[in-house]
Amino acid sequence: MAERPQRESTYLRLARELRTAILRHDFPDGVRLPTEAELAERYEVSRQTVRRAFQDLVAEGLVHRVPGRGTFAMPREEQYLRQFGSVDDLMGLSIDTRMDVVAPLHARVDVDAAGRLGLNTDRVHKLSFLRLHDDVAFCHTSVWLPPAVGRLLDSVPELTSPGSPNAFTVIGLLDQRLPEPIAEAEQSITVAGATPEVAGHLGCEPGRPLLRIDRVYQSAAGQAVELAISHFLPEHYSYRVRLRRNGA
Amino acid sequence: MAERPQRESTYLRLARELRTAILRHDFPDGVRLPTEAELAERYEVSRQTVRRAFQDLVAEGLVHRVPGRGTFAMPREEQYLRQFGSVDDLMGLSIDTRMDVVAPLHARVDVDAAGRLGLNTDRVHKLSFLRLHDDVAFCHTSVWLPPAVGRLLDSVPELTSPGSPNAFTVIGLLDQRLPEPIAEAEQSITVAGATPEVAGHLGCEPGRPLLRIDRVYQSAAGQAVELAISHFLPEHYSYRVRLRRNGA
DNA sequence: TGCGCAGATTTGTACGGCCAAATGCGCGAG
DNA sequence: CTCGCGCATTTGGCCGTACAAATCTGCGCA
Repeated sequence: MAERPQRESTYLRLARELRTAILRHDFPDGVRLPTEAELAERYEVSRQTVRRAFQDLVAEGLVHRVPGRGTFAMPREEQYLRQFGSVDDLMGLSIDTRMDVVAPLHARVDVDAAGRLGLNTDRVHKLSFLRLHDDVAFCHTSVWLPPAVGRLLDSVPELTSPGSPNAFTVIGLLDQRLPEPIAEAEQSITVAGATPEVAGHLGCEPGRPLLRIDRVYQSAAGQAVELAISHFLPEHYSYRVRLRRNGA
Repeated sequence: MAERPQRESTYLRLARELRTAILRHDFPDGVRLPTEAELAERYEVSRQTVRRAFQDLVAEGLVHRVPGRGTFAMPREEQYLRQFGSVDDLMGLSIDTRMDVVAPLHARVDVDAAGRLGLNTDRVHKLSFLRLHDDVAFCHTSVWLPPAVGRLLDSVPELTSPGSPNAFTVIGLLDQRLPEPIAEAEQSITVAGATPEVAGHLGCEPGRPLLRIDRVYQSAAGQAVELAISHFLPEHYSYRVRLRRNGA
């Protein structure tokens, strides 16, 4: 039933290795990355394969290429773009935040969340946590999972009891444990008043307007695997993205 | 001084023609686009060139490819993604909106706007308009331009007097008239209270929380050419994006 | 010294070919 | 009639080559 991931193609592997090197900050500002020819020889692949990998990294906004000069990592502060999981992942990477579980993983009945996940039951698993920066809470997130997905996280002690470190994200854990990788997310951004629960955790009055980001993550098969609703204090966070021109 | 665009590469031309055909809705839901082989023969190019064009369209979220089956246009409601100018352009395409100029193009002194445009003067050109759906205003937008850019729009009667049709967008006009095309935009989304001016146009109380989207458009040379600040009534609009997975 | 041109380096575009993987269809066996 | 195998179609991946365009370096000449 659960298909293992078949062999990763060469250019995806190359892109992955370069990506981690860049995120590890192996190539500081003015430093040129290895040239296409160098990488082709080192990895024993054709130059076209190297180019294909770089195409992805350019599309992700991680590198910047100049004809005649070379390839350069984008400066740290310009990397917040087009990345999958920008709210969850990039914030953890670029800003010093902590994540505290305030409502551990538990089963419950929630017709609305179940509907948005496309389930035919009304039972879901739920989990809430806070993000803090300098010990100030600025984001409250609740996550709903289909029961089958929630059970994959039962064995993670940090999610089933309050107070956890920041070493991982829910979506990162799911990506490892699901039979299929997570392929897409649909996101909507709007304004919403703080519910009493959220207000209590963020330390603001109920009804206080917050930036609300909803996300539904989907597997490659189109199955919804996670619904996440985050509320941000707008003084402490704004959603930023860089858009690039495609064609004419 | 003003360089004309040199020859457009083959794959960009192919991508552009396919893009307009898709946006013209030439390929309804289940209809397959021409295959790589067909396009290669029809345009007398190699199959790799066709593939390169499709890569861009996939990255833009306009098409969807399935091994063994073919290439299909994304359904209309899924096309709101990754597109440059999603706020301005896509809204006009997908929803039936009207645009009314409420403050025609005029010169003024604005240190803050000039600073965000990276100018060394404090003089800018400004313009404001409303977006309406079923005669209900739901978005107020103010646009600031460097003086040299603003002068390019002096000759557009619809922008220099109140009450205009919806046939174009500011960014579309600039793209035609600037010596260089617009290459990038940086966008930030947050929550802001309605100023008295905005509240008056949107018919709400001042201080009412709104969804605020700021955009700075930049030319290929890195010059900022437009600053746009939009305020939306959150009941009538939410910002939606679809994020796709790049690599692992 | 200072200027400019020739060549080397590096990325961009385009071609051709080859095989793999996924899908859909039809035909034949049972 | 139904199931399943095999073939045709279509996209995915990879290679090798060739030339163009942009940038940088260094040499030679005035």
